[in-house]
Amino acid sequence: MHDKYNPRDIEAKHYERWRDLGCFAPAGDGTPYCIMIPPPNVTGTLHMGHAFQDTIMDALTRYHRMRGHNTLWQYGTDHAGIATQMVVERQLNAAGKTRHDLGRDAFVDAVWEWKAKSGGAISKQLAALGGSVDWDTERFTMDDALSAAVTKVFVDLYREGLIYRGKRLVNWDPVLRTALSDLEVLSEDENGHLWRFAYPLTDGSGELIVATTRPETMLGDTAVAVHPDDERYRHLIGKTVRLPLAERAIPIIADDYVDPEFGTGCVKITPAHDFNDYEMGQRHALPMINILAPDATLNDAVPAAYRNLDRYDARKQVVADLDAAGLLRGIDEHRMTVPRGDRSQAVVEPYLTDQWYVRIEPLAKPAIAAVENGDIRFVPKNWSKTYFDWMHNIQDWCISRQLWWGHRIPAWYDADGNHYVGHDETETRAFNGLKDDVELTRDNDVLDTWFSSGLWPFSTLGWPSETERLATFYPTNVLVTGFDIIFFWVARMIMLGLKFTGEVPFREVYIHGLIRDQDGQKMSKSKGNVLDPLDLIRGIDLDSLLEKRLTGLMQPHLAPKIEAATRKQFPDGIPAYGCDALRFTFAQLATTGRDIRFELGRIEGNRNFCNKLWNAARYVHMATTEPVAADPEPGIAERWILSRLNRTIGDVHRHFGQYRLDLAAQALYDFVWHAYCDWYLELAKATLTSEAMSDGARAAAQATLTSVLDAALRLLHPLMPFVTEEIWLSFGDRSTADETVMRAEFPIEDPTKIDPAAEADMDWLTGFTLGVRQIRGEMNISPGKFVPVLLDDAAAGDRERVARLGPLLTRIARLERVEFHDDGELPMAATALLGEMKIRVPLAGLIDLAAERARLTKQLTKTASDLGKVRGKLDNPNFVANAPSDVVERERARLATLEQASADLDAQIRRLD
RNA sequence: GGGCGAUUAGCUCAGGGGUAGAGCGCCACGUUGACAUCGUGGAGGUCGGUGGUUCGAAACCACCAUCGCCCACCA
Repeated sequence: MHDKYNPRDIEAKHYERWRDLGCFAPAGDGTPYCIMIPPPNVTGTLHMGHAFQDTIMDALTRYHRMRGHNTLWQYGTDHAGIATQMVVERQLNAAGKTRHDLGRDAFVDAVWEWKAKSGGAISKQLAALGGSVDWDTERFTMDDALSAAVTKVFVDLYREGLIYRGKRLVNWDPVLRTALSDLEVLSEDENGHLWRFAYPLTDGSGELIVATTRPETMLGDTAVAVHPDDERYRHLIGKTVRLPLAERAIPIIADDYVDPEFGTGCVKITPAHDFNDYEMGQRHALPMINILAPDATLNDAVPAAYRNLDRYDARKQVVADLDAAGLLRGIDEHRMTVPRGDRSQAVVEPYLTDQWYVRIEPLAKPAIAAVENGDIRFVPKNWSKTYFDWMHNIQDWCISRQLWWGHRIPAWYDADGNHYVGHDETETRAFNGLKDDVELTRDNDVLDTWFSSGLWPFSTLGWPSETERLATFYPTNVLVTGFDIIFFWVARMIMLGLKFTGEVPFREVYIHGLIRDQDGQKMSKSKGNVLDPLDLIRGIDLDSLLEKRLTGLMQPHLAPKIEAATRKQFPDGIPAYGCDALRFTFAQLATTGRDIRFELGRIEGNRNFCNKLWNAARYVHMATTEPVAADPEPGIAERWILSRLNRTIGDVHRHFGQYRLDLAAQALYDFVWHAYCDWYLELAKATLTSEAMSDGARAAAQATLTSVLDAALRLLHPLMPFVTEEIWLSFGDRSTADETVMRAEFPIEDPTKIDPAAEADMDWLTGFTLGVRQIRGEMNISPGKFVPVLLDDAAAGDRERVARLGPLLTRIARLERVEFHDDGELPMAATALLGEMKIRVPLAGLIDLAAERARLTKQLTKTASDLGKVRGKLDNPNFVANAPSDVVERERARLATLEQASADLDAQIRRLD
């Protein structure tokens, strides 16, 4: 082994080998364990959020695989309808073309080509992350089999009356020219205006003043509404006003929806372009006048002067014309929520079109029940509240999209516009009794991407065929995802899973936080704060990093700022931290229900942790090259480290079971660094090199060094697959081709190895050592120098331990000799307390009296403070009467200890005078 | 307008009714036969505020403040 841990040297080779060995495929007859990957967009790349999520899934997968479970991490990608279509359209636009120039078939071919070209990027990234997905069963949402599942679900739902076609107001994206579901619309507060216009009464008796944020829609008004109890307007209800510009008469109606306090108390009603007005229009049977074309220009339903104007140009024109007509009565600044499409960022229009909908309530009910009754458990559980809130208010789901890339809706129309649904045209004709001479044309629309992702947990396993994979792995165990797609995806999988398989798609939903930058900002290209997981793994020089961050900016004027910030944070680029350090960092940060600030200090510390493990292994190699042939006689150190190991094993299992990878990582870090390396390795050195030790003790130390390291490697493997494999293979006779730590058994806690006696001995030994070290540190005694100690007030137990643990103690504490002081004059010495015993390091002539006094005084101050608190408690009769007796006993014992320590410290300080 | 979460060391975060923790950073010392990507010692916090419950609150409850997120039809 090289003397430095270098992740670049070791990571690539193991992944290929694992793949060749078939380690990623399900195997064995153990309990099935299955995780479905949330399918990334097929033409995308993995960002930090993916890397984080994949680390969690891979750790869980490797953990269960090592426990002997028949484990499948199902991989695949999503066709990502709008997102992918937009990417390819942008490429066409850059070449001066549009998708309409190509036509539908050629465009879809172009998307497939793009998929073929770029679709492998994610696989490579996932491999670099060590993701142990089953590559052999990779799926894509537009695979033939998955598409067939989509069609079947659509047809079945339709024939059951759960899918219908209807003309309704939908969210219309005028840039993408497609309908969107409610979820794809994001509302943001923006500055706007509130205009007031006068609508004259047709009988000439006056006017009504309406307030609106969207003047252009007045051309589609079909009523003015007031509150039925509004004294100002009650007498006008039923009369009509003349709609200016359009020059139509429209009624004044009364509706509770109107808030008399807002604006003027008069609302113009445009049923075809506002969701509230739409409902009011239905209540009052108002006409609906659609005034927009699909691109949000005004159509022929408006007077000629406004036709073909963009909605915002029309707005200006309407305001100007009303002003010219003397009907503009005021403009106020107004803060309002503006709906925008989540992909295009275009302002979305409520728009009257024919679309396909899923009748959702019959599906939602069992999906709510499944979480209520515990068939599905959210982790952390408070997310179930978010789920319930949405599910209880859920609206019918608009599933048709006016796109070309996606699953085409299996519906056909005859010449009269009647629609027929079926698996294909032939089946549709047969099912509906349509003769061959009836001409059918297929629906042009495709399905919402989430319709097919909603089937992912079972369509990937072969459904609707009753495959063995489906029987084995469905329902899956856990879904690992972010809260941002609980509605988009999690809820739909639950609804569709229950509907079509009769079972929940997964038992648990583990919701993790969002990865943000070190300042808590969302990572985004425009902020210039994006970190690429691969750059953290392999490193990147400053110039390359700058190039990545600065090219292709949507807002080039931000470039100087981004460049300055990047140069400041990464003056030398980013070093290669390695995959294992990155993964361990993700694990450490994987606390539940909280966003994560990604900190480079952490990953550097964890790279150092890998190095620590690496060097510990190097020592173990060195220390075991010449095996001592003797029956092992484990000493205190051996019993102690095994005790600590088995406690750690128990902790790790518990933490994995509760998805607390942060605690698992912490427990392992602490064990490896602060137990195994800091103490056991040093004690083992003492055992192996001390003349006083038997061959049996040496043999036990060698065996324990190896076995504990071996266990630690297996425990760490799910979090740090590469370095653990590299080290693991370097031990023993693991030259055979199919050895891998991936298939080694995950350690199981052995309660018989928990050894309180050894732990107590080690507490004494470490306490002794720390006392001596503190004196060294404070007295500036070289760490390497062996010092004599004089023990005062040693109890029988102390004497026994000195005798028994002496060889370890003198080495670990670097003691020249240990003597007991029974009576007579004490030399000048620095003192540490261990229980009642005083450990004195004689410092004849060398002692810095002031320093020693300061040191002891500090301890005394602390002791006195603690003593005060303990006395306060015990002097409180209520405490003694009400607190549990073991607590009272503990406090009494502590009181005694502190009093003793206080007296001893006081005496020591006085001795210095 | 509803709902959720956060507030603990300089920074990033664990913890949890009875001695306040980690990593990084900081200070001092140090080439102890794995590791300077290291070792040893040290400094640093009345756990956001107020009130309540309790023998005991940093932890539980209520309210408040600040920050963040989600949902919602006020023109």
